[in-house]
Amino acid sequence: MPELPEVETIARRLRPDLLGRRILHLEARWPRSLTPSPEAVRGCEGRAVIEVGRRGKLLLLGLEGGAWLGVHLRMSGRMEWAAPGQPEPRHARTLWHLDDGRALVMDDARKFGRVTFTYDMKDIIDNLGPEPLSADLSPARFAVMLANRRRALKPLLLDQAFLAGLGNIYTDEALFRARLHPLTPASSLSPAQAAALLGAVRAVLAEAIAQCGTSLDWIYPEGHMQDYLRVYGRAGQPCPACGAPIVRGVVGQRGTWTCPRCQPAPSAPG
DNA sequence: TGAATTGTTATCGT
DNA sequence: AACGATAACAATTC
Repeated sequence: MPELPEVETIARRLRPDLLGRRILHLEARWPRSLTPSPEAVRGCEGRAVIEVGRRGKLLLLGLEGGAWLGVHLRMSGRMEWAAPGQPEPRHARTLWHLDDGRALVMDDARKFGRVTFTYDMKDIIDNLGPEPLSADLSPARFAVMLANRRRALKPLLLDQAFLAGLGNIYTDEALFRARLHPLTPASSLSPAQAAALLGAVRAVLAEAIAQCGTSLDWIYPEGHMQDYLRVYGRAGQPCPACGAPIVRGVVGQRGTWTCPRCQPAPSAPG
């Protein structure tokens, strides 16, 4: 559920509380989530947090001594706090007990979340594509990336090795804003269309970050972007651009929302 | 009750 | 190698 804007919001909220705090003890209640092993992740014990960041959908905690914790929340993970005398989060899987008496908690109902400890950040982010909001990713470079791929745009944008951070919600929203059908072959885009798609990706991510993310259910309750989504989850409602009813389909086994008038299907499939 | 859902990885087939 | 399809992971909601 958490995509780039939600993880960015989480990182920003955690940063002031976490910077300078020392991890005294790791409590592993679902050891399977700890990689490369629960024993290895205990390497975070005794270290202070000196950096709180994000790469794609990964939350990154920089620790003393050149070590890193990477937290991937996957479907249902949340970052919470536990304090003495307070009710604990309901699905606490990993707890970092800190030197201020509180514990940072990864709460994860579905147990898909993953925590990685490493001294080499490449272990965490090596398979990730470029950061969509980074100036390193120029429209020209993005156009070349697309020109070399035959895949449909939607599964390609969802591929974290191609571009880091988009999930189902913001992929559909970006394609709508760029007026492109999800099944459009990537290599069929003109350089101008590629630049427009990158612009749409950036616009929707920037707006979502400004709104502190999208809150569709209990998993992530603190955002407002759900009030500004134009197609995702809006089957039957009028397209904000042309008024035609939004349609729900399936692309790459994922629920996919489009405006049939603004995003006409590509003529030659594949 | 069972299907859908959500992100990622592994695995098989083309 | 690129790509699609499918299962697995686990729980909750509808």
